Amino acid sequence: MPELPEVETISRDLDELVGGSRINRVDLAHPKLLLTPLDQFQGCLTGAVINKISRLGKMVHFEFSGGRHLLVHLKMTGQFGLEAWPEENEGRLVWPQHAYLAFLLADRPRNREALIYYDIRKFGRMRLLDQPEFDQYLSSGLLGQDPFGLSPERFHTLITASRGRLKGQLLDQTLMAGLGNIYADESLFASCLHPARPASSLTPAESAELLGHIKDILSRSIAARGSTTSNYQGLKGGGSYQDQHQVYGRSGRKCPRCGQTIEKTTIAGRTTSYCRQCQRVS
DNA sequence: CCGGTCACCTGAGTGC
DNA sequence: TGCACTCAGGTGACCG
Repeated sequence: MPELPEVETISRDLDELVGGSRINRVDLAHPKLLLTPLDQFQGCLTGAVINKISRLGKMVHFEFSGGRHLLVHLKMTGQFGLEAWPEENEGRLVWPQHAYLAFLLADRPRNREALIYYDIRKFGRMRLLDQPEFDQYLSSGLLGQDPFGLSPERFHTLITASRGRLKGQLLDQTLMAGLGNIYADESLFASCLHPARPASSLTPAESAELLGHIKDILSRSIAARGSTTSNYQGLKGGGSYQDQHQVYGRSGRKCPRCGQTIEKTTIAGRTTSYCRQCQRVS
């Protein structure tokens, strides 16, 4: 579930809690989690210092000493926790349920403290890159621009360049990185734009208003520490932005703007909630 | 270049 | 109580 505000919250909490820590040991319980060979992963990170943790699109970005970069995509159910290193039984780690990776942290106030990655559905993936690989990834165009760094003019150029529907374009991470289903629906509702409208039909004024709402909604959600849904839980508990959702997860209820019943349909392959009255096609 | 569908996984919720 | 079923959202692969 984590989209931009949730990943931003997680990254900020992680940076505050474990930034500057040295990793003494790395253990893994789920090989598919890594897109980097395990021996290379352990070799590079054992003894490394976590210099900084930040957000890159929907990914958590760890910067380590030695110019290593770890990109973690939480997908639906990935989570981090700061907990005791797993118990050992006859030389084998006894992993907590859904725990798949552990970094043992050095020089912590509490002994044997670990940063643990959990993932109920095991969709999450992480990849370790060296500096040239990281630079190459940034310039590859695979990762779209961050909404907060986007000008209205640039956004208009990007969003009108393809023939897809608005909703699909907002979810395209190579165009702009960070929006998921929740904030795409919320942004389109705030802008009174129909999710199935051809993206190429937006006027510059409509693009500017949409980008403004995107930034505003993301900012307010970050301030609320994100939206708590069935799966997402931050390191310090869930956020509260779900209380401010206008259409997402509210199908069958009344539109807060006009009173019409909010509809649920599928657009660009995704569940979409919108108000037929407020969000016109043209 | 598109959209549609499925696969990846598991837990929660629903209806019988 | 249990069982079958659907749903959830992020993304990549595949097909038409």
